[in-house]
Amino acid sequence: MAANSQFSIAVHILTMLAKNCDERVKSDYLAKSVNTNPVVIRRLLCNLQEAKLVVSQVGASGGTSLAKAPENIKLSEIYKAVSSGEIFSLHRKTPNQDCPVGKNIEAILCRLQKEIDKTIEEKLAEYSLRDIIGMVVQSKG
Amino acid sequence: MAANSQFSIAVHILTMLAKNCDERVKSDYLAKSVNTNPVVIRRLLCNLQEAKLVVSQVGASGGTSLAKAPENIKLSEIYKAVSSGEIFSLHRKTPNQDCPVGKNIEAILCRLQKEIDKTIEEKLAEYSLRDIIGMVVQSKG
DNA sequence: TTAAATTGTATCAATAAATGTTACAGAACG
DNA sequence: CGTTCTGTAACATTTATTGATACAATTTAA
Repeated sequence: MAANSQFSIAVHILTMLAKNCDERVKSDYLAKSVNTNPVVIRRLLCNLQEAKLVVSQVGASGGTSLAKAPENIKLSEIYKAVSSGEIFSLHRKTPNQDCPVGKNIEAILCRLQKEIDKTIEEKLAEYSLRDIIGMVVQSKG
Repeated sequence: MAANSQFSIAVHILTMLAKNCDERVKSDYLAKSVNTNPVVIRRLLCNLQEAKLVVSQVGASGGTSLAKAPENIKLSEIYKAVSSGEIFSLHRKTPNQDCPVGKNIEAILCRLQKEIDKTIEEKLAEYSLRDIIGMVVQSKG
């Protein structure tokens, strides 16, 4: 497949919104910064809306803004909003159930995967959107 | 794309080898347990050989065995052997460099990605192949 | 010394997931 | 009431992984 860049794009556009906290930002504008199609942005914004990270308004002069202050949006929330929790995939085809390893390995890997996912979330909870804004600004100077 | 299951398959076949420490195991046999094509297994074994986790021998009565005792193979080594270090993908197309966020976000995400990757490796270093064998055996009983 | 068995590897087809594109209904603003 | 947006459906495109076939090179063993 084409590689999944939803987390990257989500952080990107949420940072844009965070820098424009007082206005509604349009998907066209975000798409130009990300360098992609507006529909791709709108699709992602729908996910982020479900996760209650943004609020969109339809109609003329509509657009999207953050649902919370940047310091209250942790990267872990963004991660949870857009990721499937599959750091690695399990077997594509069910392994041989007549083999002791084949029979049990999937459940073991599944548990391991959840542990890893939790570890990632904990790591990402260390950063907020505010921190990202700080990094963007610092790089500029 | 089809989802990447190399880590899962690698853990699977290394566990098989670990349970058969004293013999050379053939790719055909491993493929039957994993339920895939032997070439897929051989490709993966080549990676694991480069990482010095297994040793293969060509020719009649050839096959593959572990290069180290199961307790000395950490899951983090397996992960490093087969993964690209890309937990999430960066932007597919370069973002707009005239936008402050677009200009800086890639570097920020890249650093973040490396941090996460390190976190995953630390987590996976907590388990060895011996631990996995233990889990397989326990599930059986 | 030859036949059989196996890995290593190249090549290409098949699969599948994500992204990109077009189109348009529906809502809100002015 | 026309214009501007979002939401979403439908489908094409892209691209990484997996699967399959083929065969050279190597090793064993009869």
